[in-house]
Amino acid sequence: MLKKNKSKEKILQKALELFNGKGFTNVSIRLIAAELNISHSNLIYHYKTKNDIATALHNELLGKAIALNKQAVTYTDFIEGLFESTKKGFEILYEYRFLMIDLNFILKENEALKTVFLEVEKIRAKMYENVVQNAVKQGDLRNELYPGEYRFFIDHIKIFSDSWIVSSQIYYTDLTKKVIIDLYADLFIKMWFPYLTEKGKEKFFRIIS
Amino acid sequence: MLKKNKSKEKILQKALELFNGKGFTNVSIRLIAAELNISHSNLIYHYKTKNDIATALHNELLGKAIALNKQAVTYTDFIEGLFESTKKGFEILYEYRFLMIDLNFILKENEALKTVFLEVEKIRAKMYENVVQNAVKQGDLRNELYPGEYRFFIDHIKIFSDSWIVSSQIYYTDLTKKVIIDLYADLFIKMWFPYLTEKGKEKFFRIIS
DNA sequence: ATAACTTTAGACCAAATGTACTAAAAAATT
DNA sequence: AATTTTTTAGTACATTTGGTCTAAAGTTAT
Repeated sequence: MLKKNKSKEKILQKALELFNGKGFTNVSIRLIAAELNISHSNLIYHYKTKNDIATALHNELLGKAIALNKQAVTYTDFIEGLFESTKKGFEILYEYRFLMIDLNFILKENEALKTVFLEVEKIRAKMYENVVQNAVKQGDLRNELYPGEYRFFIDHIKIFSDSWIVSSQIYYTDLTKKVIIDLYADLFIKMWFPYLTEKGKEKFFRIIS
Repeated sequence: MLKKNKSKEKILQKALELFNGKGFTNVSIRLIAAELNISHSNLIYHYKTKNDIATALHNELLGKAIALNKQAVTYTDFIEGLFESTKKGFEILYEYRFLMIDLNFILKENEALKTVFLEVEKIRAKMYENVVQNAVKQGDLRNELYPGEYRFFIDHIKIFSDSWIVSSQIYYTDLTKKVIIDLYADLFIKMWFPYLTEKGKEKFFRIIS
């Protein structure tokens, strides 16, 4: 018999693997148990429902995202920080991609997780606002050309952040993890380009090449 | 007993209503039949599987989208055309929103529909390429600032087009159809702004106000 | 009106799933 | 060593779902 924590960890690990591979809706408690060679009633003992597993995995993701954020503050240069933290953030998200792929479905029947998710979104938006403000001050991003321009831009990038994984699942089923992340991180960064100042654009081209 | 075509139409109509309201995965053949007060075996007689219904509804959507496209060609002014056709396009898509909300899931188990979908995507990309080229020629969009800039921009707007409905489902469950469409059509149009020339921006502000 | 067809309902089956209950095995505590 | 708590497997049940088969009812064509 495994120790309590080891069991729970193993369950989460296998569930994550199956959710990512087969989609959240196509994985039953019984399947996860079978893959672990334990009885399904045993699994239920640890996690009452599939939603509890999803919530636990979301907490894992959250922990990693927060850790990354703390680290990201240390970047002094905006453009450099954008490149680095985008890629790392995308990697973490991809590890838990089932959450984004089946986001709608999961949130619909998991009110608690939905509340957390919306809270995180607010924080994320605030964070982007700060990044933009600082970049404008530092002269890497230009000023707004009409009121609220950056508010709309942040909406754009939030939508992109929420959906690039789904997009990759539809259009690039056969590509490897690394290629997909590089592709979409690159695409994400290029959303910022038209808002850069001349100085910002110079830096941008220097890093690209 | 209803005439053949009437029956099929009624089934599609009710299925669309249920798919949009409860999500594709949460609606069974039996539920659709029950809501229509017919036996499920009768429904199966008309449509063998749920996927067949999804395919039929996708065909409906496709028909309407093609009709809109033909109409859209008549706009002489780029900015005006952008505003008009975006809104109309978004309205059509919203009518069949379950297709976008559960896109991943549906395409995963409907190979035929996936093929069609990817074909349509290619056409859509070509269409956007033409729109951009013409707008550049007419002096409403600026030239590329680096090679492939508009290719990436088209990727951006494709991702947005595929995912704004999912986004609306998560963030704005309580808003009405009209408000949601206005909100996201506006957001979509604002993605184009930074690529406009001075002349284009002037037109943009004139229409906005 | 009769025959051929289309459409419909009902009964039945098998598989999958969530859930509850019980008892045994293992681990921890005293 | 004995007791208590935690973990585990097994069984059984109800529900949902997709699917098949059959026979009846309705429609159309001859």
